[in-house]
Amino acid sequence: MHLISHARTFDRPGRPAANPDRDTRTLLLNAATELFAEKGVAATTLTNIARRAGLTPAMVHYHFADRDQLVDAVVKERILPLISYVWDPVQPGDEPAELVAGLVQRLLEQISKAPWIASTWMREVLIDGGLLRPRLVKHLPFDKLSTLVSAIASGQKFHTVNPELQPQLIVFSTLGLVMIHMATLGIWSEIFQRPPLKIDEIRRHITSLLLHGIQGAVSRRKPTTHKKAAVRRTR
Amino acid sequence: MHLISHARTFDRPGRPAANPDRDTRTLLLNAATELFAEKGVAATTLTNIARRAGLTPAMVHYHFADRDQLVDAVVKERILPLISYVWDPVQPGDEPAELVAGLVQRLLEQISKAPWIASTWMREVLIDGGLLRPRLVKHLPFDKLSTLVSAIASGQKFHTVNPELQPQLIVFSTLGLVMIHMATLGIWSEIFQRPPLKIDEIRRHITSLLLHGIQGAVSRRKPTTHKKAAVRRTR
Amino acid sequence: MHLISHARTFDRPGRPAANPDRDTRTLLLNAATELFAEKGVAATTLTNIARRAGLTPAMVHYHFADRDQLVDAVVKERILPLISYVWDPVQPGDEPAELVAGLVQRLLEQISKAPWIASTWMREVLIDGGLLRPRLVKHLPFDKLSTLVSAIASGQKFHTVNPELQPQLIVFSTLGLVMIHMATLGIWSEIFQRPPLKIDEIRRHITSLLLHGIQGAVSRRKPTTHKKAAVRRTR
Amino acid sequence: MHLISHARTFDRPGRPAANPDRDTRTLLLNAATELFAEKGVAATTLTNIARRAGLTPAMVHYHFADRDQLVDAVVKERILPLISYVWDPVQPGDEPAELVAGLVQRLLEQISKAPWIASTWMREVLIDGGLLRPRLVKHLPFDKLSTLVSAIASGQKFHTVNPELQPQLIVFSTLGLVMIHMATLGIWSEIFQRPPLKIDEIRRHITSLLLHGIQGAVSRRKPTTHKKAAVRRTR
DNA sequence: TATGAATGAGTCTTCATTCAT
DNA sequence: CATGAATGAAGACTCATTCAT
Repeated sequence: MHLISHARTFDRPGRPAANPDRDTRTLLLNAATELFAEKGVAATTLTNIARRAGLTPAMVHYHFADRDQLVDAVVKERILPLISYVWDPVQPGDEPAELVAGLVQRLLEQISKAPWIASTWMREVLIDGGLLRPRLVKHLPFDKLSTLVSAIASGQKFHTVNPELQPQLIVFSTLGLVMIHMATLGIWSEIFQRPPLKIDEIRRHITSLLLHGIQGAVSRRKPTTHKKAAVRRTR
Repeated sequence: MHLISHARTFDRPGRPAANPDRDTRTLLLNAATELFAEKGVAATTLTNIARRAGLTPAMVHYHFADRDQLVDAVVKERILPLISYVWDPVQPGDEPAELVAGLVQRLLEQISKAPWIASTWMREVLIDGGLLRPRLVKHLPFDKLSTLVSAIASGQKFHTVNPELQPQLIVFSTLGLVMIHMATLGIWSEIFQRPPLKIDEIRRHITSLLLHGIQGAVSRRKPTTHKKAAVRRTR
Repeated sequence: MHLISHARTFDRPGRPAANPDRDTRTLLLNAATELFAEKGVAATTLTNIARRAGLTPAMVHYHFADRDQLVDAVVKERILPLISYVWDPVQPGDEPAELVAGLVQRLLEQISKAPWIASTWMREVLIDGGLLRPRLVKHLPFDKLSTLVSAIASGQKFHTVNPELQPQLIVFSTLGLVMIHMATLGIWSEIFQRPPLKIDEIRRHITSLLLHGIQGAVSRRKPTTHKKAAVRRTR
Repeated sequence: MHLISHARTFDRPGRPAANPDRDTRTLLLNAATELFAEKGVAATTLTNIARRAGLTPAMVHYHFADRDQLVDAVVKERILPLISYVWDPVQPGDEPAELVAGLVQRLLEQISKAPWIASTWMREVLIDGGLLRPRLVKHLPFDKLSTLVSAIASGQKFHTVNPELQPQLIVFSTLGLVMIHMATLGIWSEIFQRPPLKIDEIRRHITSLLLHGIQGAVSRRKPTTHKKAAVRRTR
């Protein structure tokens, strides 16, 4: 996926060795990404973004022509690569528990590096009316989603997956649970007056909830193997 | 109709639809509530709201003085009652599964009547940075939340609840799973090219996932009773 | 032509007796019309217009939504009525001299009432690249233009019109001569250091030039009658 | 090409076309001249000009310091030479018809080589409010204008020129007729749905119209000589 | 109640201009 | 020579808000 190439700014030819991370375009993209996560796309003005990047609003237009293309750049250069990273490893033939645990693992890994992901995905992609969704839908990994859905459905046929579940909802249950917990760290702390939980505690919570939920009350022999393996891998 | 007044012939709401059943204040509140769910609070202008209500922007100020108070009214008159309805029945002493199943049940019941709830709660309350959260936090039912958390923690002590869970995260897991699935009905249909699932199918999915997840792999005797009961109740 | 009706703002019902000429919308339209003539459409900002009308730029948007619609309003409410007034009396069967003299007469009559016409027509309609032309072409009185062209061509057939002329150019020669002289009153005064000529002197100049030019060196009997008549009429 | 620099990939002029024949200053001046004719001075941005020349906006400042001086350069290097060419041959003692026919001839000769002249002269010089006029007035050939005016006035005294004309208007009638017809070639084609007329057809039309108009209905002996001569010369 | 008119502040965008390289 | 980066000022447009009626 060459979409990630924008992030690989090292070894740039014919240009003074300016720190690529301080590239003004990158600064703006970072600022936009952060602010979209903090306040939402609609509530973020170009002036907000420029100020956060320590630049003038006119610079936003210099690098992105207009608001629309800035938003597009965030989608293409920041969000699509994540989707690839998270979904690419999904392969037909994998066990449901393994698939889900893997998704949770990779999502949390990325979110802990880039905390903006959770809010933005939740608010601007998943929830109906999200402003980034229209720009994203055509790039969703439909084949990978199908792989997951099929694995669940097939697990149900073989009685290794909770038959009460809707296979197609598992995608949203999985992404949703991760995103929700990561996007609500703030209110969690506020309500419970505690320092935020560690990522590992959160992952254990989510993984355990999901895997036991997916396994359901089915016969406790063979499947356990798979589950244990998956759970172990994600710890 | 004035013969001459060309002003605002574009995008002007025409005469109010003069709905005798609903007073204008309610019309505006409804319009605001819908639009906040559809596009988010930040993206909704007072003109949007007035137009949807078939009224003029000036009427918004007549009834609510300013934008801030309109938003407040939505919170106080539309959201707080829901919180009460959903959380009031939570009582100390209830079984975790019962509590969770009850919350899911009542939430879905309300959301199926007022579909705006899911998007708005998710976007504007739960997710960090939500514009309604600051207006809401002080009215959250902290005691009820504690009741749920305690029930889980106590269940873990008695080995009837999955020990890998974080009791305090269960609140978000529960609300989150419900909200997520209801707030993503649109993208679900879009991705899977199907008519939306029935509420009952969704409830069964969520409840089963949550209850089995909460129960975890603990000894399969006593607790089963509770779970079954709760599940049965919610069907 | 109901396009003129906007100018007839008297007897307006259900509205305080505010002087219709002071109608803010009219003020803005007047200001725009004047400034378009003085500086050209491209060089006129909405702020210019608002200031000249003694209003704020926001009022322009209140009454016209956007720049485009303001320009359209100028075209529809100020220019199209003029075209009608000038061209409507043109009837098949009229003598060329009569037609031309009539056009000159009516044009000058209108321009002397509304001096902006000349500059604006010249700069924004006639000259290639004029910004109002695209909005106007579809409303041009093609049938009337044809009537004039046919009259000239037919005059050439009967040797009453200068055979060296291109009938289709006569339209531009006529409009052009009038417009040019009226649109250059400023530079005329500047160059010759004199107070502007009287309209009647200008009309006599133009009419005589055109009619003798159209008549050419053709036989001096019958046609003279017509020409004399036409010339006399326009004095 | 820098691998990374995304900036201005939109609407960037690419590499200059590296035309070895023309230095960049000339390229810019040409571009400016063309665009001024096509859209008018006010509507032409420096970026427009640079793009048309295949250069960057910064180059405009390199060669002309600022917009004002670029416009001045167009006036001095492109327009003033034309004025000289057209007016220099005007000599006291020439016959009016000869003078006028000569002017028409030379103007058309220049315009057919450089079609931008007509629009720009009309829009930016002749018409009141033209943006180039203030830069030009002081360089106008006042003596030559007087020569023409005197010739007409004297012709009227000797009854060889139409007495109904205003001598001082003849300048504008002449320039105006030529410019108008050349600046409206576009709308002419559009209205009459025909390929543009040939320059010679246009010249014959203008010359004949003007000379017969100037001659008027005066006695048909001596003057005819002059006219015929002049007309002949312009064919 | 209800509205149309009006506005100041702010947002997005363009543009001429500057400057280091 | 030539360019890319950067900016202040201004233009078009939106929006919450006010007010007289």
